Amino acid sequence: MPELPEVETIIRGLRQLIKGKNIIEVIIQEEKLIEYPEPDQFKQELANKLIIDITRRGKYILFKLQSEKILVFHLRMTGKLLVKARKEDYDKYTYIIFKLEGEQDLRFISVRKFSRVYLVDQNCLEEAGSLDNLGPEPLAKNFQPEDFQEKFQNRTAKIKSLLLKQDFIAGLGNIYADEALFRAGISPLRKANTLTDEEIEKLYYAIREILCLAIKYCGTTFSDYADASGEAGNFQNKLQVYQHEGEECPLCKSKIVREKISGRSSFYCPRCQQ
DNA sequence: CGAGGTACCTGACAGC
DNA sequence: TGCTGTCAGGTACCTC
Repeated sequence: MPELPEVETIIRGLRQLIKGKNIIEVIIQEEKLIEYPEPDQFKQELANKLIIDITRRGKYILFKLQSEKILVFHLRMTGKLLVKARKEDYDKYTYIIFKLEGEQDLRFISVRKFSRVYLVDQNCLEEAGSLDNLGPEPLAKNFQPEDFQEKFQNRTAKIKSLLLKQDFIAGLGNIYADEALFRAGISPLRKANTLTDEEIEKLYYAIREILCLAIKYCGTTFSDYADASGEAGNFQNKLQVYQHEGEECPLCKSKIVREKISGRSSFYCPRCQQ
């Protein structure tokens, strides 16, 4: 479900709510969500560990602990991390509960059970899915237009498909890839190596702008997404093309088109995006 | 490398 | 009501 702006909103909330707290105990309702290590070891190694800080890399959420280990979450499609009072009832999709010092717990929720959690050594990130294999962080200061331009060499894939590849650029998903391409005026069907340097630079800024704006509005909620306190996002009202099939393009009033590109619904204006 | 398919899961919604 | 099909913010893995 969540892309970079949603994940960023979640970690900001988590930092406010539980940074500096101790994990007392882990209660596992569904072992499937623990990718590494074995559930027993996962539980043992987390008992009595202090949460030093909570950060993000791409769509991964990283808990730095007072130990050599990092607790890593990936929410995939329907995952949530909610901080709730211990006395509040669990919903039926609460699969792992991290009991914290005080009256609150961290709950790992995932309707479709696609979400994953890993407890890995700081120097051994390859145990955490593709975390070790992510492309550049689009909002990083040291990520420059030239770095982006270089990555387009010899890439013949459609630009939309490439933007979704996390080892190409980290953090974009289906919504913000479409919105960034619209802002840049580039068709999602264009082959990457046909973009001019000027177009790539335009796309670079479109990506940074759309992500910053979406973070400012605390992300996009269609149905599931919620931040660490359970609040929905506000960016769904600001989307210009995503989920706007058949509606007027905000720039030229042409009808917005929907088309499958590498298996994902893509929305674009056939007139503004060439 | 790129494209297309399948798989993982569950729920919402449209259409009959 | 209830069945069937399609869709969903993601990613891994497979084959051609």
